[in-house]
Amino acid sequence: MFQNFYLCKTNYSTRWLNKKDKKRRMQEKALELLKTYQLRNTTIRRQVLELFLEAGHKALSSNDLESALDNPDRITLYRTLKTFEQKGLVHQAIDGSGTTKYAFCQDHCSEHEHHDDHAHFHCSDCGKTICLEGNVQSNIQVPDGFKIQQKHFVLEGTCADCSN
Amino acid sequence: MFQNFYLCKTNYSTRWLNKKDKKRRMQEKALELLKTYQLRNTTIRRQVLELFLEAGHKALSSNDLESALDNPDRITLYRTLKTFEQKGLVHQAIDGSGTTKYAFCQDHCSEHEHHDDHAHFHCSDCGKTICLEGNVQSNIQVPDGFKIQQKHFVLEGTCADCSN
DNA sequence: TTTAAAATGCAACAATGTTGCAAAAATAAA
DNA sequence: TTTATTTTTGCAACATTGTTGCATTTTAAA
Repeated sequence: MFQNFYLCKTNYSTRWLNKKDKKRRMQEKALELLKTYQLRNTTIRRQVLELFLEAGHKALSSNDLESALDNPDRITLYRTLKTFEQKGLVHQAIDGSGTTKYAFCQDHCSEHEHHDDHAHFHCSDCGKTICLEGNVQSNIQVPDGFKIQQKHFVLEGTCADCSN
Repeated sequence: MFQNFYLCKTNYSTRWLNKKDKKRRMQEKALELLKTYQLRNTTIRRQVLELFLEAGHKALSSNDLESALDNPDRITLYRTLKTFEQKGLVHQAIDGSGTTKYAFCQDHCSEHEHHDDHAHFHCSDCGKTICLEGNVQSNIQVPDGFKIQQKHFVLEGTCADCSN
């Protein structure tokens, strides 16, 4: 009984430490990124960037960020996202949901070489969108004179959480 | 001089007849489709369907239809589009533009077998979206438990009109 | 510390889309 | 044809998402 309690406590404590550690690493990385991308270090930028780093492959909408933060200015949020996108910190995740979502540009996107031909999964149940890895080939022909700049591949269905 | 005038007139006349003919065929087809899909024959449905038939591979937004028609009710338009989509007359053309667009389901979509794995081209200049033919292959992996229902492939760039 | 540039917060607005409900229209039945 | 039933329409009201202009504040550099 005591043993159990003790184990449990240790467990929590460890998890809590890991979480705190992770948080600090995210904060450091966020600061580093802002400097690298020559963006001024402001509260909202740091917070938004941390949320993207935590989210990993998950794409976030302006609304997602708004709920995660403590009463941020909606307009500033939109502008922050646009700025991040222009600088190449995040990319739009097209998912057909009607609302714009962004995800952090992972390793395969270097500062100078951008892979914007992303594949995204969109859950039609909960609305979640995540970035996928892999390649897409196609024999799609576009009419004469058309120029392709970017390709998006959207897989729609239900995620693991919603499938059960 | 007279000759020219005469030729010109004939030309116009022929074009006008062809156009009128085409229009009539569209109207007939629209009526036929409404019957086939067991939809009540109303003015706005006929008009919208004709516009989709005329548009061919081009995807239309609610706003496009609103400008093409003579002061239609905006809400009815939205509902018409939803109904058409549910019945399988049109499909959403995902293009990342933020506004929902629909295109008529062409021959490769039969009533009972729907190919929703569409490829669409979106012009980032004029905003035009068209349906493309062809196949897409991918080695994209989704995490365990995820179920795919539909695939969308979006090519973004500039169309012939905007490239010059 | 002072200064110049950049970012924020607010108001006001625009576009897109949805819901509830009474009136009108379309089909089916008598 | 007329009546009855079911759908569809049109309107008001509202929700969400996103943008622009401008005064104020903050950041970073001199």
